[in-house]
Amino acid sequence: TFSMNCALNLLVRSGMYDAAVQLFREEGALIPNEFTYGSLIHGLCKAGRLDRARELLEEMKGRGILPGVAVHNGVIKGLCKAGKFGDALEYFKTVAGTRCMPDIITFNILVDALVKSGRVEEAVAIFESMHTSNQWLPNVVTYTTVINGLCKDGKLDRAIELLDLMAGTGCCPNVITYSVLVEGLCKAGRTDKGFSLLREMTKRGFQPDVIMYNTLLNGLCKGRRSDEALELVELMIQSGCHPTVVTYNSLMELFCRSKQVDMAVKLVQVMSERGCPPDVVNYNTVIAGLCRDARLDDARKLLKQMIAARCVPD
RNA sequence: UCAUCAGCUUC
Repeated sequence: TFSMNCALNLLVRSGMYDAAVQLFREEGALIPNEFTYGSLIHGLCKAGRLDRARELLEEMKGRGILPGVAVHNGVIKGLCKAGKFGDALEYFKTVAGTRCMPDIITFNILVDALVKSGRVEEAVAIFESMHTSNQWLPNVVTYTTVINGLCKDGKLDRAIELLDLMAGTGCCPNVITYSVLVEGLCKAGRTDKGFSLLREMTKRGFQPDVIMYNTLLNGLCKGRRSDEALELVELMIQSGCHPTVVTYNSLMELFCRSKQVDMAVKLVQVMSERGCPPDVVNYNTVIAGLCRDARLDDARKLLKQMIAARCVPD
């Protein structure tokens, strides 16, 4: 059963949800447990197959396996992702009525769902009410989620305040917290303030990761600050972070927008040579750049190249 | 020892 669960997790993690369910169905000899169903329900929810997830939920109950809070959280997350926040709340209430108590993750999922649907003040309200409870004190994920919401809502100063407030709660910001805030600053055109946050973070002993670098790089690229952008890429490589498709895409966007589309075209080749094959977004960026410059033949050429490289256009 | 929560790029 343990091995089957591991296999199912692998399939689910690589997006092969149908294969996971199939493997489960064909395996009659092993007794599924709560983890087995948990993985499958999680996978189905991620794939948007909520109906099938509900069926499995009933099936596990029918076999006498009680779904724990992790399984319920998976369902709630799935409902939220499908935009059915009302259903998620209702489900949440029915769960709360049983012996199975919601946990901090349940609340984090709901707060994030509110943020993602633009209902930031409601998210903040839940977040504040969590402070007055003893069992669901906000953790670093909660703080990061709310900071993200405030940034997306254009309330940067409140976001920064919240970061400062964390220090006093014994709940330390991590690299994700910082990069959320750095992204907010960059998007608001305050990339330099983003860099000072990076320094603050480094001082506190955290190493920036690829996403942090990509976030700052994108800020520089959007501001057409080519020299600093290229310097930053140097720095990230020196500190052991390998550029990703996202890194290259920010650079491509920069080149496309600063009359150097040929450089962007060249990057398609460069990145492959460096062991990072371009994805559909990279091709889209450069094709769009060529089209903007009315170089339709080159765009067509690149599209062909993309298909030859087995990258599916969207 | 296995399942559930937050961050980056084009449109």
